[in-house]
Amino acid sequence: MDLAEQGLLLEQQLCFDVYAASRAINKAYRPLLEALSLTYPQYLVMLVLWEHEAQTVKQLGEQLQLDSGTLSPLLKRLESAGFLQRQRRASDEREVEIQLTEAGRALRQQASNVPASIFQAIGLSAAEYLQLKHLLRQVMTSVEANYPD
Amino acid sequence: MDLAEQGLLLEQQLCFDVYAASRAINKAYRPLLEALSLTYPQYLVMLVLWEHEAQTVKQLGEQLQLDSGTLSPLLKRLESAGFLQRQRRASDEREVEIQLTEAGRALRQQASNVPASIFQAIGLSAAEYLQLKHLLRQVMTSVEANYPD
DNA sequence: AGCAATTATATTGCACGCAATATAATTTGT
DNA sequence: ACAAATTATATTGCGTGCAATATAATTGCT
Repeated sequence: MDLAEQGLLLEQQLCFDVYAASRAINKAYRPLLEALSLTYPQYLVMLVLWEHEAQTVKQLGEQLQLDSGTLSPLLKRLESAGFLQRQRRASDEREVEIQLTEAGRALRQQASNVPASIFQAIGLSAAEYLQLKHLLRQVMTSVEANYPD
Repeated sequence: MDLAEQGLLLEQQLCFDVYAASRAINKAYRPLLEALSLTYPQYLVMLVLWEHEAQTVKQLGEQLQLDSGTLSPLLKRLESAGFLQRQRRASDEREVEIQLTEAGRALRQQASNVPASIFQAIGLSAAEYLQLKHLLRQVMTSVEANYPD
């Protein structure tokens, strides 16, 4: 087996591990979030909104690295679930401002135990947790430099 | 802000980073794999098949952690692209054996430069690469222990 | 042998992701 | 002021992922 062929084995490892870990984590969130009637991407949107209530679609997209093709239908689902409202901004009719409803705000309390459950399931020490986070950020920075948006 | 609320900020970090890194890596693969007419999950299937030609759907699913709901349509697409063939096994008609075609085998040469390109884009040293891989495997092991299939 | 589990795959339905396109509002350049 | 470029969002189309269900083949039990 030559070097190129080895690469076709070796490389499967890191990229596949990131891909598989992402799906494994999603699987851990699923039963916890099901109780809140949220999917994981919906939960991420709620996290951002709990932190800072009024956001445009664009601002949400920048923080989550998602475009309107993903966010528009997702936000419509959260709206019809009663967790938020969408309205065009008077100052700039192109922008859509997302506002939490009372039900959306109330959900935050029900979600308060989720982070600890997940941290426990992930089973890393605080140091490993930070190290992993740091390495992943390095990967993202580098990949985005090589393949900009 | 109490502890529970802090969790709703802090936790966004690692899980979101895994999620975002997975999508960033996918974005890096996209232009490289487009030249081979493959998506990233399809490329993963081809990697497994290049390594060991004859596999059942179940065996592929075990290695990639994907079920037939994902694999069946994906394999059909790879078949209609001419890269593999699917046939029921005579010895057990429940099983479907996947066989590479000549075109599927030939694709391996065209893919031989992909791993190096991706490794370069990821921009980690060999040591960091292995460390990240190790941490991700720990996460998967732990998550799967807490949320078994 | 015969019937009840079990197993392997396929199908359906739903929610992402994301490229490509469309549309409407605003900004820019002259 | 006004046409061209830019910006923000929405829509369409396609390929995953995955739960739930269906179907057909095999195995196990008695």
